[in-house]
Amino acid sequence: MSTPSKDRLRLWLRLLGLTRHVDGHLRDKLRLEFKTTLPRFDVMAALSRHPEGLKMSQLSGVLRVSNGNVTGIADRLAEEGLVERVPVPGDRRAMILRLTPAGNVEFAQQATAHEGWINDMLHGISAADARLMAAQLIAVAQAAENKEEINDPSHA
Amino acid sequence: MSTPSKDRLRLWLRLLGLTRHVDGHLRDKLRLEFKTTLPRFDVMAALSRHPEGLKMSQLSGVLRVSNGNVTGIADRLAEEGLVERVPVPGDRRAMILRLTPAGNVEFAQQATAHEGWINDMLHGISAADARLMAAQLIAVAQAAENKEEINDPSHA
DNA sequence: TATAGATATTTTAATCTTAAAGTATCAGCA
DNA sequence: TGCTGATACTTTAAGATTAAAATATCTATA
Repeated sequence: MSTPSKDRLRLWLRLLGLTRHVDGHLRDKLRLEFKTTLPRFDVMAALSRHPEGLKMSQLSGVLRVSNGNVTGIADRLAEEGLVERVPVPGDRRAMILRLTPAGNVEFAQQATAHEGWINDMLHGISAADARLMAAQLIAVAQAAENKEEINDPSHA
Repeated sequence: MSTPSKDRLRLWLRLLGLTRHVDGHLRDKLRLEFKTTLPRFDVMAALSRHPEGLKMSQLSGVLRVSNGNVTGIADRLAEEGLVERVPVPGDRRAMILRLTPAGNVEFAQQATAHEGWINDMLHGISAADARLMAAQLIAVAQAAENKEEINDPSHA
């Protein structure tokens, strides 16, 4: 049987299946080839896009994870000398987290490999199709977010 | 700049973004409306598709998670009387996990709500588009898996 | 039968994750 | 100055997750 609701459920299950598959593969690769994890990679990627560093709260904001979560990951990366906490002049509550030179070197290697793994896994999709699907997904995501605003006007 | 590799990377980031968004929403809903979690829901969903129950190892196989992972979730569900462990006649090592009658009732409600949440979130996609995108994603997933077999023939 | 290797599950140690509570600091105002 | 509420971060408790080690049982075979 096929109803619109079931069709959307099946789409979601496909989406989830593919994402988990790729995600799992990336985690394996990061562990085996760089002895690191996806959350650590995500933190370093965010810092890499902001060479001047990010406050802990900004970091948890862009990564969309909790504050406490970032604390632990930052602790472990700092222990290995890949990131460092810098005091914020004028606000003794805040700390800026930024990549160390060693962290920059390490992340550059990881990012290159990361792009390559994804290119390999998604090689069955042409560049044109990839752009098309990405555009479709943007539309889907926007529809989903609009729907939420209707249900929860607090975001306004 | 746009290279095939970057196009695929961007597609992956979109895919991941949408999936995390929907996934997070589902987790929130399960927690707020049913005081449960997605991993618990996943276990119950798998058992629901197999009314006679599944051995622990079969369950971790179906869900593609580790054995130890299922042990903990099953423990907590069993504590609440939603699932039960049944000995396997003729093999004292193995245990079958199955939904209790209470678990069946509870899951039926969760599954209905779950389908509704997804239908709401993906309402911006027509049923026809949903079927089309699902078909596209199957092709993508197959391409990704074929790629892996080439790199790792052990799966043959 | 004894045992060696395979199989099914649980346990353990580490990381990730969140919500909620706790600590320190800041900013505005009486 | 001293208070109050907000802000920035860390800590805590609980669950999820994995790989690897530990247990228990089974199976085949010498």
